[in-house]
Amino acid sequence: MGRPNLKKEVIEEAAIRLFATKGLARTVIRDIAREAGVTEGALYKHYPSKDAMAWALFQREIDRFTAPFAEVLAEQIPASQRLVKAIHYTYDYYLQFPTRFTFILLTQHGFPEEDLEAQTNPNDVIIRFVDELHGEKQGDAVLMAAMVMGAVMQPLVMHRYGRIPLLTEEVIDHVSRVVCRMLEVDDAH
Amino acid sequence: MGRPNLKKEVIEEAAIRLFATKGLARTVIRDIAREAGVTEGALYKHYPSKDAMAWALFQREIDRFTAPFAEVLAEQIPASQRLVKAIHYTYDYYLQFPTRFTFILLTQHGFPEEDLEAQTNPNDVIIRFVDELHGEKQGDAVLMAAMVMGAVMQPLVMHRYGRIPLLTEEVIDHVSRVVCRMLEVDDAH
DNA sequence: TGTACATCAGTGAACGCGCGTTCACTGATGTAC
DNA sequence: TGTACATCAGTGAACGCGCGTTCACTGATGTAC
Repeated sequence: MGRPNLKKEVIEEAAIRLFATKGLARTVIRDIAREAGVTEGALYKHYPSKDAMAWALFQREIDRFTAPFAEVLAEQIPASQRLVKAIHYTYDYYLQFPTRFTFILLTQHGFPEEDLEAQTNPNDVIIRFVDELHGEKQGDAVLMAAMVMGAVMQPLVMHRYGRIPLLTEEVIDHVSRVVCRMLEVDDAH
Repeated sequence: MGRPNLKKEVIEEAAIRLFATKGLARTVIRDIAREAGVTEGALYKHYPSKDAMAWALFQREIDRFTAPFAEVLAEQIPASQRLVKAIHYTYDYYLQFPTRFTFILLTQHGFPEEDLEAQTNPNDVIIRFVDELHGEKQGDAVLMAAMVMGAVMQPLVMHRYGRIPLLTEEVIDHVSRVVCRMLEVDDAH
């Protein structure tokens, strides 16, 4: 083997897959190495430790999701359309990259002390949107943002557990309508 | 020491406190023993393993919360009042037993394979309520229940992270009003 | 009531293995001339 | 272009410690008579 990082991507994908399936704590280096078809030492050519790798991957994956999400919510179209579009984007992302998304969902409470940049934190993106929408005082915007976040994400958690078998277009529209109602926004139908 | 289980409760409280603070995986037996003021062996007089203890405590704590919650949602008063009352009960429970509640919130995704009884699963309780409320077809009830669940719980998660500093009566009323709007129920004001 | 015995919650120390991490090494690729 | 050397991703095996668990024991309490 020479200079090109042939295996880095393979290791990262194996790690994300296992973290999403078994959780961070129950995934061991040996699992990742076996799944990626490398030896355990290979991992340490790219990251100084298991936790550092998990944290780096988490930041990367949450950024990958959040950047386009923030763009949608900043478009020059009516707020109701932005909202519906952002929810569609979220569910489409989940359906297209279920492992990546599940990794984010499962890992988000795994780093007790660390903190994300405000730009890449979907919470803050939603807070800014709600704030612009209602011009409410800060406390209420944070509260509403949390409620919207929960209402949009919880169905995906339930889908992971098999409680919601299908995520059809109809389901996504239903979620969009309910969220519009929460925020007292005329939905775009 | 003789027959009475002098330390069992102390151990359980220490375990819940640590699980709620550091999470299940990052809490080790030695921590629990030190916090409870016993030796490590003492734990195994009451539970066969760490995981068995965590699972038993989780079941007990979720049942303690859910039993009264289910009762409120089954009272012989209008649905809107039941809903508002259940949300108040939830937030009051969190404020009164923050450690127990946080333990439930943090631990709920820690048992990948195991499953709760339907009676003690707050999800199912809410599904039944939504079903009675709208008489919707099953799929929609599960979806709406998930959204309500998320909308109610996420603010508590954000409170834990310090994003929502205060949970005043005003905040709880706000949450109640938004949830009533989600479910298209006239709120009781 | 007092005595002898059984019980068992909790002790204290050890065990062993699963885990994250380390390290001397290899050999394919990139670079200088 | 060919040759000599440097680089460094990946190997393979070992290490050591942190962890969950075990176990012979102690001694306070409960029970039988």
